[in-house]
This record gives sequence, structure tokens and C-alpha cells, in this order.
Amino acid sequence: MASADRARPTNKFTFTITITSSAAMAALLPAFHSLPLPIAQLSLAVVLKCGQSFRWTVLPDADDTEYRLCLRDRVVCLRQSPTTLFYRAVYPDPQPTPTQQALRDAETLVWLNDYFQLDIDLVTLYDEWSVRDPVFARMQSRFQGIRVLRQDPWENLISFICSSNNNIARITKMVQALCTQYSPPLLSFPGEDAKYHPFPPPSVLSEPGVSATLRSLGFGYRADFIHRTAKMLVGIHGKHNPSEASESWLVGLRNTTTDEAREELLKFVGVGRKVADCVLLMSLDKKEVVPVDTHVYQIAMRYYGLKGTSSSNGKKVNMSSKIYNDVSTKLFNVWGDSAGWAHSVLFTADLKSFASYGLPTPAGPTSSPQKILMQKDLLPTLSMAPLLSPLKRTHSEVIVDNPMNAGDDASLTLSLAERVKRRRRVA
DNA sequence: CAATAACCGCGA
DNA sequence: CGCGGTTATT
Repeated sequence: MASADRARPTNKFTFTITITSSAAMAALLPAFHSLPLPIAQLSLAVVLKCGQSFRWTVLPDADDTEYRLCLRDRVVCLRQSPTTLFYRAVYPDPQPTPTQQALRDAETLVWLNDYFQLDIDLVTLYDEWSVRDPVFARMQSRFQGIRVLRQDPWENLISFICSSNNNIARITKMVQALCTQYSPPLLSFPGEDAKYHPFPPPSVLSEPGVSATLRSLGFGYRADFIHRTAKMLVGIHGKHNPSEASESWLVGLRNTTTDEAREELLKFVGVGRKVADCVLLMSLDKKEVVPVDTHVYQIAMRYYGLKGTSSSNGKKVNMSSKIYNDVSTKLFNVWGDSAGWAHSVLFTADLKSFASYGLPTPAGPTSSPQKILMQKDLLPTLSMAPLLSPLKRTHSEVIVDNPMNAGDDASLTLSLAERVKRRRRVA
């Protein structure tokens, strides 16, 4: 391993090379590396399937579920134990040199750190929210490891245009169909049929006929939104097209204020306040933003003393701009400058059935007594059981330089510089 | 501004 | 019939 040759006494980083029990597979695929990471900091089982990203493949296994995501040049594979995150990346070409592989592994680690925002201490945040909010304090232990992913803005924007009037299962199918239809397969795994497709770039989705094709794939009215949004983005921000300048423009919104970025997002078709706020929170670093949908509205009304807009009759009241703002502002005031992250915890908890965990109704004057119903069959859904069993693997430890310090690699340096810049802006 | 309809497809 | 929403129209 080339990076191990470099003498870097400081910031040594320990990780584990994992040898799978199948020698044949080990020969074809790179081994898993490991990263010490308490499950309270990240729960893959919840975070990857709770409606943030819709593109993770899950390979269920009673003991050891694997999660895979196809990036532009590699497929990232993850597994998890209560104390450790296991990762590897698989590439299209068959046999990279050990040096190539080591560099790629280092890149993948940088990507992981960025995508999961691992420099943010989730446990400390949970504590802070608990101090500010008794409701959060009461349920936090049940929902550990729920953090906001830092996703690609373009992919995130299109995914959430798909989310209108929709559910996670179908959004997942639609995004999958979109990738299969509009980007060539990157690779498939040895002995497996499934092909892994990256997310298609804006230029591809802006081509003629995309709307009709997506409609035939069951996208409904969202087909036009996606096509038109892609055309707008490429037409306005991708004029000179040195490989997708429009995507870079979207990424650049990370360096603008929340209001400015939201204003830009709202210009696209199919993007209203809710979708815009999701993109702001989940891919543009605006972690104070609280997206409001009907679920969040219900939660705010029930547990945070927001008055339901005089719907004394059981009438269904639409989400007006005023209601949206009231709810979003209220929850921001409850949770503070990382309110969007707290919202994600509560929202995910709600997906798994909020009431079944015996949350108290607030004691405030605006609250009405609510009967908490114990719901059957919902509790096991959140169980971490698959992750608690011992792993069927053997480990041998090696010490290498922390790839985060590999200052002689341009791509790593760039990523790190970008991160530092981002943190500085937040602070 | 608040309220209503239309949009698409899927599941209850 | 209703949905984790947006757009267009009153």
C-alpha cells in the first residue's frame, strides 16, 4: 500500500481490512475497509431509506445488510455494525493496481466523510435539542443516528420534484427508472444481474423527447417539470458546457445565503416552497431550514402548540404560504440553527409512527388531551436487530496514513478545501 | 392573501 | 377517496 510508505507520524488513522469468507469474491472485488463509527452517529438502516435519498440499493441479509450507491465513477458499498462502518468502492475496470486501489479507497473515505457530514457530532446535537425541547428529549433514544445527508444538488432537485403527491416507494422506483433510462450502466457485480447506473446529468435530461419518455414511464405531470427544469438549468447556467457547468452552478448555491438560494430554486418548474426547502437542507448546507409538509404540520399542531387554522369541522385545510411560514418559523425557534436536522429526526420518527412510542402531549395551554394509541407491528420496523448480530467476518488490522491528510493528491485537497470553506461560512 | 381545481398513478 | 405538492385560477 503506497500511502503506508509515507512517514507521517501525526494523525495516524486506524482501519481494518476485512476479508470476506468467500475467497473467490475477495479475488474479484476489493475488500471492505472499516471506519470506527458508533451507530448513534449514523444509522444506515434508517437514514438511507427515510426519504432523503432514493437511490440506495439495499441487499437484505439477516445478519449483515449491504447498501450500495452508484456514483459517477464507482459504486460505493456499505455495511454497518454497532461500532463500525464498513466501506468499499467497486469500479468498472477489472484489476486496478494496488496503488490505484489505495488512492481510490482514500477518495471514497473522503466522499463518505462529506456525504454523511461526519465532522458534525450528532450525539451532541441530540443533547442540545433535548435541552431546548422536552418533546425531542422524550423520544430521542428511540431514533438514534438520524442525520442529514449532504447530497448532490442536481440529483436531489430532480428527486424532490418527483416527490410531489407521492410516497417513498414510488419515488424510489421513478428515480431508478430515470437512471436506467438515461445513463449507461457503469457496472454489475460478479455473479449478479443487476446493473448500476449513475444519475444522469442535466444535459441528458434536457434533450428533446424526455418529457414524453418519462410520462410513458409513469412520471405523470412530473415528467414535464423535470424536462423543463433540466432545460432551464442547462439553458441559463450551462451555456458554455465544459462538462456540466450547470451542475457546478447549483453546487455554488452552497456559498450563498439561504434566502438567495431559495429564490433561485423557486424559479424552476415543479419546485415550490417545500421542494426548495428540501434541496436547501439536504444538498445546499442550509441546516436551519425546516421543510414543512402535511406530516410536519400535524406534528407542529399536535406537539408544539400551533393552532390548527380553525378547522373545527374535520375539513382538510391546504398548506397556505402563511401556515408554511408559521410552522417552519416555530420549529426553527424550538430547535435553533440546526433545526432542519432536528426536523429530520422527528420526521423520520413520524414515518415509523410517532404515537406508538408514547410521546407525551405538551402541557401547554394550547394542547388538547390526546389519547396515545399503542400501535401494533410498527415498532419492529425501526429495530436495529440486523445490525446487532455479530458479523460473520474476520478482521486483521493495519495502520496506514490517514488519507484525509494526503496533501499530495489534488482531488483530496480540493474536497478538503471545499469543506473547510463551508465550515467557515457556517461559523 | 385564502380557497379551489387540476394533475398522475398507486394503494387503501 | 387521499396522498410527504405545484401551478393556475379565482
